Amino acid sequence: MNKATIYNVAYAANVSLATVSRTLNNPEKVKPETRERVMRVIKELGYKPNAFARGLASKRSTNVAVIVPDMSRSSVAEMLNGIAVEARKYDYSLLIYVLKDETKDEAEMLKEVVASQVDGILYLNDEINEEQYRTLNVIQDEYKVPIVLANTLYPFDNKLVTVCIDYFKASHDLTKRLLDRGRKNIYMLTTARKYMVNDLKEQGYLKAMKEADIEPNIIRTSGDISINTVHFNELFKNVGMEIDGVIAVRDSIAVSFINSMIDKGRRVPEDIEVYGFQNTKYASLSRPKLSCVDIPITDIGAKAMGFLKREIDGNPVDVKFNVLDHDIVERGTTQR
Amino acid sequence: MNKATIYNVAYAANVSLATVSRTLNNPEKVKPETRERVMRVIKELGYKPNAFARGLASKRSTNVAVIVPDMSRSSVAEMLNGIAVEARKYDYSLLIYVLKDETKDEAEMLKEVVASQVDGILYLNDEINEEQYRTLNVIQDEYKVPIVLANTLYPFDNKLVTVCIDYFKASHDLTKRLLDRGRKNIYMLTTARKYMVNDLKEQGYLKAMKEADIEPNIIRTSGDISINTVHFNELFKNVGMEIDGVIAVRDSIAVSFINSMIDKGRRVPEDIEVYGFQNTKYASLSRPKLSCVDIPITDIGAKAMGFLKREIDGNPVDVKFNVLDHDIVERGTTQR
DNA sequence: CTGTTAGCGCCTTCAA
DNA sequence: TTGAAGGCGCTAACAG
Repeated sequence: MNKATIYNVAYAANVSLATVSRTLNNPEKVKPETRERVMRVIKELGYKPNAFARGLASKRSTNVAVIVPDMSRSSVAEMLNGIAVEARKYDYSLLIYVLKDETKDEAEMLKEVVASQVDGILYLNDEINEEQYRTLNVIQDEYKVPIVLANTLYPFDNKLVTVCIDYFKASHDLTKRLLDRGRKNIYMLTTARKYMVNDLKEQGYLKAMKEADIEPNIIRTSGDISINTVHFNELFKNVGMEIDGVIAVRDSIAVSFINSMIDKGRRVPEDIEVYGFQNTKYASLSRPKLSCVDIPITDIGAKAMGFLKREIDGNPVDVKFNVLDHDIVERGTTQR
Repeated sequence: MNKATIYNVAYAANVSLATVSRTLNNPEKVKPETRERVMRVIKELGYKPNAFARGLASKRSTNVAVIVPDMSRSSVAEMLNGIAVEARKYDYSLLIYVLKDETKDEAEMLKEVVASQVDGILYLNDEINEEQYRTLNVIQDEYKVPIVLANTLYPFDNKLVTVCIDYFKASHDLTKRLLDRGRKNIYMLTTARKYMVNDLKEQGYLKAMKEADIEPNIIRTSGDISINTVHFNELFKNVGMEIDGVIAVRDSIAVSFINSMIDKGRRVPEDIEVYGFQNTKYASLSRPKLSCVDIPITDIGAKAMGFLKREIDGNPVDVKFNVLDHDIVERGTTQR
């Protein structure tokens, strides 16, 4: 049983409970000999401080909340790996909240998160809109709990610490590469729901197309393979012969599109060049292998957690807006 | 600020703090009028009970720990979606512990998990061995915290509630299907590290091969695409012409293998038939589409969480060992 | 049905 | 360097 309390330790070590508490939280304030004796007893009794009591007394939990849109998104999973590794360095635990199918309104949910006494919040939801952003700001100010955005952003303001890449530039660059290789009928495949992050990808695409004075084409579809495959087949039944370049906002959408085209007898990359976004396993497992933007997603997670830790420690990061570098990897779905 | 405490509410509603506590935890014990008045004040003040204080006083946290091997495994992510949905029904929060790259020994880690005052533990680590299983048992008995295994199992004992499918049978069936279609050189591709779950898949395969009196071949490789692709290319440089059937313990390994074979000019499914395990997105996105065992992974997660909740409520499930049904989906990598 | 009163286990001044 | 004592905010008997 974990019945060992601080009193048991104190008694067994022949000190007061205050000394036990100190050896755990402020070891430098305890005489080395006493400290060692206490530590030995702690080991012997297998004593672990009760997190509730500690939290209640100290107002700190060493828990951070991680708010995610959907676990099964590859980007989310990879980010969580990065977050977990970094969190462990600080002995922080992760409390996960999945927004998918969430019914309550988000402000209410965030208040509950705060009531659960987390020291900080990592917000990974890329579907952030203005209202949500404002809510996050209110929560941060009102409850004094730091919030960090990871792989998402609100581009019109920068009060919240943010870690992301330059989605606009990435998309703009991809489009320019296709244009430079003479592609004319370049489509962007994006999600039906408008995300902030995907909006930026759209804008990068639109700008490049405008600069080249070519008519843009944006197709909104589902992230679900069974849905978007049907959609692609239907959409490109007629115009299929014209399309010669594609930028998809997610790897999985790109791969789904490629499969659909190949099934219709089009050649990739000869007839159609395709770029994806993220560099997930889908990109390596597709045939041809997918060319795409390589987003340092694990790093984004780790960095976000690192920043959050600093904010929690009252050691705020100076630059709120942190843009990490990305690469573009050319593989089999594009021509060099 | 979340300065609103139970005292503030009590004062504003002109009742004692006990009544406030009751309207929140045992509403039926409060007169409807009083209850409504208190509830109104709670709303007005935006009062949320402090989780620490509540936990300290009640010994319950409504937190469960979820121990996972690696976030980026598709099965883990999908299971977490199921777990999250179910957990929300009970207003439970999820504390995630990622084992990947974990340095501490697991017993120590589990004790910390328990010290963090979780009400129960969901163990999703399929790499469970006898020692770990014993540790889990000790933890469950010693600290009286229920533990449920999801998509993993320890087949030699059944003291822990377990939710899984019949991996042995699934693998045995796959092998028999290949044998029935006249395949002779059937290989099993499994992970380099021995997992309990994958062991069962191996055994199902071995049994079917033995029944057919054909020499089995087990190849152990990495789950990492960049590693196993090289491995496949090397391995089947010579024997490639003989192999005519494959069962892979994970979809991603199957897809990686298929790509490798196709690159070498072999035809799938004509020359080689391939089965995977899980039915992830990889299976639908590969070309040909992957035939595989369809594991109801989200259900496994939800069911495991449901069972855990029952155990926590002192309403133990009668059958410890719960085997869910699975399907086998035949798609493009096998012949009907 | 409601109020009073002990704690829950720990941290943190304040004294010594 | 150490000990004593007062909470942290809430729940759960026990009275009334």
